[in-house]
Amino acid sequence: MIQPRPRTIPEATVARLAVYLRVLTSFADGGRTTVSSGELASAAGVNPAGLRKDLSHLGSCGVRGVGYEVRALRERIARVLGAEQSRACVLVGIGNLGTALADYAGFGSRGFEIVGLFDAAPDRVGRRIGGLTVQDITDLEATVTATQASIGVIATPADVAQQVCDRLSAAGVRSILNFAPVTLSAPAGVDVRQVDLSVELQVLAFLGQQRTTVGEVSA
Amino acid sequence: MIQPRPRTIPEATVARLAVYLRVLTSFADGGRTTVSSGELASAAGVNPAGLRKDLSHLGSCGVRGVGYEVRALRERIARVLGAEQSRACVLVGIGNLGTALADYAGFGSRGFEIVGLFDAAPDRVGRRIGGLTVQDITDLEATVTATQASIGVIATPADVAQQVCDRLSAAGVRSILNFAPVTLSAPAGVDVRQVDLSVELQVLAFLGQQRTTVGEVSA
DNA sequence: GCGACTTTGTTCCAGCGTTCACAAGCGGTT
DNA sequence: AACCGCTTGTGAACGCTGGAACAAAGTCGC
Repeated sequence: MIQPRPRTIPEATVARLAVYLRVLTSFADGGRTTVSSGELASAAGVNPAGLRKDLSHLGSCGVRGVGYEVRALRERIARVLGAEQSRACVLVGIGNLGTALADYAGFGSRGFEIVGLFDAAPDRVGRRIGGLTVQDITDLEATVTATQASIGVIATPADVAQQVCDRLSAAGVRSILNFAPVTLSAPAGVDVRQVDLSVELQVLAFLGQQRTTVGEVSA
Repeated sequence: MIQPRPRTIPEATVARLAVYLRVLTSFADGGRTTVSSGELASAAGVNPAGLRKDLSHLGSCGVRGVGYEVRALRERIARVLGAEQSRACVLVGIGNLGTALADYAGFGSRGFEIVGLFDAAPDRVGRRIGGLTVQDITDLEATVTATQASIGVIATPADVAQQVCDRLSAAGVRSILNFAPVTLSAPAGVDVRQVDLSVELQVLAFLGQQRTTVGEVSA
């Protein structure tokens, strides 16, 4: 078996590819048929040379002197990212954040299908959100098994996130996206990705503060 | 004027410092008084040597042979990150995500005070969330000016995010955290930080897919 | 009081990511 | 058909980040 798309793609590149995919979709909707690396880089907020290097990881796709064909490039990125095949996701914790995620239309168009919503609070169970009914957390394992869900999203309070992580891992989920402000530990073979809103805000504030301080010193 | 904490702290270190701050607070609440770099690193999910290097950026604070004093270290990190002084933030777009952010208790304890909630939908204006009343978006500039808000958070739909970004920038906001799935352009002097939920999910899915594929090839 | 152990702080090194700069290639034009 | 301008793709240098090993320093035990 040959391996036409070999080696590994750097993680930083993967993150940018997802951004390019979004921008390309927007260009396609706008009727554009071709786009140059400079335009695309500008729209994505990155360096043109870096963008070309990112795209080089998935083989030559552009035409010299012209640029990239919008639809073809979009499809190729989607294929590499695996966005063409649907992935089953379960979402645990249907508070405000969980509801926002469940309602987020961007998932479906990118190959993610939410197949289960779970919460422990009785008054949330039974609610319908985005076409799905919130189930009790006790049904978690059964649904994961039945749907072969490979991705779990945790949007619970911090104090139960580890417990949910353990149950998802045991049920066969291989990838977990965690929004709770705790560092999770998962068994080997399970990827955990952390998104901490207050960390983002603190980094932003620090950069602003640093800029201000430097400005004062130099003034 | 001397500058006892000179140079610059790498951005990656700043992000981890925010995590350490959270872990230290949790340790302090648990009654711990001292902690070693190994324990702290384990709780934060990082390498012990890296943690020590991070902490070295803010000057010696530990005691050799013993470890770090929890409360003192927490305060020092908080001071470096600027979490001791309160920062005024405005939040635009009070949908599910915006509501989640407004309700998020973690902000207040980290030095962020939300001073304004804004939305364009009439049925959302007037609602009370987390002690604040949602205002009409037309009041944005007046509130930013009156409160000297330096941070803006955008949780609006994608199609109005750039417009909100422009208004925030013009009103004097220096740092913007954007949750809308678009790449914003802001004038020089304004920092924009992007958090894209679907990008995170796509990176996670790709890593899982790559792992699976590699496993199949090697099998 | 002294030695040994523990833990920090620092230095070195390797790998990765990013940027710049240039050769290669394609389309349009004459 | 040949030339020219434009854009891609790639090679190399630079800076940064992450990890490991080592020296300094402080505490505990005797």
